[in-house]
Amino acid sequence: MRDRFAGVTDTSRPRLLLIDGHSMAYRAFFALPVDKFSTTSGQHTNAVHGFISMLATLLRVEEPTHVAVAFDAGSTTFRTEALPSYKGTRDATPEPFKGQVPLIKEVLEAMHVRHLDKDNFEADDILATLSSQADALGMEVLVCSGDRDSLQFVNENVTVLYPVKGVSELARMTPDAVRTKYGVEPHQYPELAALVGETSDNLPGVPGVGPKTAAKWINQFGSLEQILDRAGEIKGKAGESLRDHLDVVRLNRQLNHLLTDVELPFGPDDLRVQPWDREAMSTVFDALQFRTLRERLFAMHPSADDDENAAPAVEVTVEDLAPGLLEAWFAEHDQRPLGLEVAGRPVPAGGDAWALAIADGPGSAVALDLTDLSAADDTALSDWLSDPTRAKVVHGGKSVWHELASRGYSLEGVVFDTELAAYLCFPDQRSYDLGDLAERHLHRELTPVDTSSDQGALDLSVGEDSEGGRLAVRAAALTDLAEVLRGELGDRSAEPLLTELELPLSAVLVHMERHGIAMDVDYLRELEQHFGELVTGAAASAYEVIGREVNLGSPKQLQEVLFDQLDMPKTKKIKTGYTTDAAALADLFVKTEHPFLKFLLDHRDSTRLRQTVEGLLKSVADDGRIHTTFQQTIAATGRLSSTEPNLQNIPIRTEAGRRIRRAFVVGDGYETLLTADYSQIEMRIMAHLSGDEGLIEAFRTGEDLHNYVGSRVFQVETSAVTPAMRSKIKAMSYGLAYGLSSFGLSNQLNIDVKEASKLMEDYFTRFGGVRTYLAGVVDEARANGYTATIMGRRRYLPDLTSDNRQRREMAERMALNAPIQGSAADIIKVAMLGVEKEIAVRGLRSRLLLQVHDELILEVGHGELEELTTLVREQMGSAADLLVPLDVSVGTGSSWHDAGH
DNA sequence: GCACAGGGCTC
DNA sequence: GTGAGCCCTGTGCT
Repeated sequence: MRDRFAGVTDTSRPRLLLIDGHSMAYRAFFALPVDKFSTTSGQHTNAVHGFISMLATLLRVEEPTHVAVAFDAGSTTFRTEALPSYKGTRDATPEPFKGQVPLIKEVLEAMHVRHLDKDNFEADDILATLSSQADALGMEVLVCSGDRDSLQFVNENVTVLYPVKGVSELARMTPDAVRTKYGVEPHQYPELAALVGETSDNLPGVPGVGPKTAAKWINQFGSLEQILDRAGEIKGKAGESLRDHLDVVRLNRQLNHLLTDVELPFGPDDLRVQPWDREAMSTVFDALQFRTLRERLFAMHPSADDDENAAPAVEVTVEDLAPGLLEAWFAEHDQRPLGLEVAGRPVPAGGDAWALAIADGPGSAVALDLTDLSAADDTALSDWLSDPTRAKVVHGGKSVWHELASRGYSLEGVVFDTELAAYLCFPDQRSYDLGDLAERHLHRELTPVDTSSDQGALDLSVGEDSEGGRLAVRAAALTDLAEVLRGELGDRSAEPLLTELELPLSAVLVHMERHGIAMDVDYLRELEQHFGELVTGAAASAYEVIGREVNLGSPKQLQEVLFDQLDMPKTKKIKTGYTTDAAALADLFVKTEHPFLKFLLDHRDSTRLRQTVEGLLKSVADDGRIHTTFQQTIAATGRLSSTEPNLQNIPIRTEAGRRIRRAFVVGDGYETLLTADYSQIEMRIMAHLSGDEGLIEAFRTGEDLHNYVGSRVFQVETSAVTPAMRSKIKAMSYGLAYGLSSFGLSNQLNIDVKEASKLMEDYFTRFGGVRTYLAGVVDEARANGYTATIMGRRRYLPDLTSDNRQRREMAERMALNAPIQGSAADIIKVAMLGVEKEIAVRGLRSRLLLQVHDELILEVGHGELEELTTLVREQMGSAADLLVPLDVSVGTGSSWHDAGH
């Protein structure tokens, strides 16, 4: 397949690649499965993916010096004016294809590839014009098009790349290839097509005349004109048919003639291949959720090698320090913040570090092998690291801390964290790799420049593979990157969020991760055994019912059992068939009462619980505790997340699940566990942000929120609010903060849409401020381009103005939710800082262990319970000044389960 | 070995 | 056709 691209290339001549955007995108659309390529928001991307992937291959294999993509402008052209039915069969553009062309254009713009269209003309005319101009300039031209009309301008300088299968396999249509395939010269192709017709353009030809006959006539008579003039000489049925369709042929020929004199804003010279705007590309690819493709493209062009705009190769001077001279180096460079980068394993309470680099910008850097450090240097390093007055810039300070801790170093004086700063500026990214940031914001590659033999400036082999050089280049980028990001933060008024919130919080998180939470391992093993038995039992019963053994964990096999073998009614459709999720199975059970479903659900539950227990057991460290990692830069709303293991999704809803919480226990040397959580913090924020008097009043009365709201909505006494009413109101209240529709509400509550609409209407009648607020949030976000939390944390939502309904509505729901979820995240972060600080001020041993979004879990030192309880209540309760009180409930116990409430 | 889909748990 | 996460298994691909 690659061979098809591997034509002979003349490296001295400029080579222009022209692409018919519409036809290739359309091909791509049909070549790739539409259901396999779409974003989580529902935008289809198969055509975009296929097109860009093809473009990438062409750029790599053909190495054009110039490139452009032409699109059809509108639905009318001079051709449709001449023949309204022209391309008439194409009007039914498939829905999932619509909207993908603008996305392709976005990517092209980011890649600095010119794209053009012109009213009244087709892409082919633009290509023909550019091609003939380029040919005249002596350029070699490659035209990539799925429209056979383009074959007419093939010559020894112009080759058409015609898709034979999908968009990855292209046939190289040289003059010889055209002759072989069609039996006519390239310039005669439109004459042949005029006779044969072109179904894709809805142009009928002469009935009974195919390509073979047409080619025979053209060769016999020399030209179409001659054929038409001498049509009378042609014998047989074909001749007769021709004579009946002379007008058709003339019109076809008129339509399939491509113009070579379209006026265009650019000439071939203006189409030089440009360096990419990697930042913009990343943004678009992030939005399209193209991970692999992005990597593939970026890997293709490891460096911007074009002369202008090229990333300047920054050489980092790595000083070859003799042992014992580190102190002196610090004395010379320690006046400004220094970049610090460490090589190691950033595992909480089990990390490692083997090398490190410190840099005063690119001018001077040192790289140190931590496994082989002189005593003097070790002291100098340790003093510098632990001195809060000596400023450091790091990338992901929490990891650095864990790494350094493994060698007994502490880290103080971090004044800037480039990862946290990038997160605050661009919270929707999934990762903030230092190399990517340097590339985007400094236009700098973080690969060590190999100056090899000459005095080996970078050849400082610390560890294998010149780790020292790599680290030094990264450390050297930190201070420069910090400057750029400081500016970005300033643009967003986000500096205080970094220095007063996230940066100090990262230190708190370090402590929490390092402490971990104690586990009752013996009890966990019992649970594992217990759940294991339940799994086996449920599986055996399920097999017995259906008379065979299947893998109950395989949705595919389950579908066979349910819908083929047992012939149950079909559930909601999913990509791979019909769903077998719990809601659907419960629904099926109501309908069929088939015992298999019961056992299957039991099996699911028990398997899940066993899995959770197994995962926890594997995560227990040598100290008998689990040290999760809190991700501080993942959730776009500002929340934390927890990984390895995730301790923020430990079961609580079912009794069986709650038993797992008993395994989280107070550690030796501590009195008890304490949990403190905000009650209804999101609704309180809703009340605050909306200023709705009714909702504010609800929180001030101290009445149960959902009962109170229910009594207003249903217009009954609070004592008359039934549990059913209360749960409807609860679902509704929380749904509102997520952008819930009446359809969604009806689904959730199993009521019809009409009733759901009525419920929403009644709700808004009583709490009109909420409706006004929610509508205002979206409007404001659309106008500003972002939402903001009470502390000014922004989330940018460009899709609010998208033409695509799915994307736009998704962005609207995000706009509704982000200020609420994000403000709650801000508040608990402030509370964590307050708790940590107050504990330190009072010299308590108690310590924070976990955060679960609106809940803190602490380990209480002996005799500190009372003081700590007060302290935690105070700090959490005063973390924000809202129009409603922040209510905190506290519980204690020797396990997480017992401390819960 | 990897990426994706389906499923399910939390707030 | 309600937001934000993490992680397991099965499956199909390379």
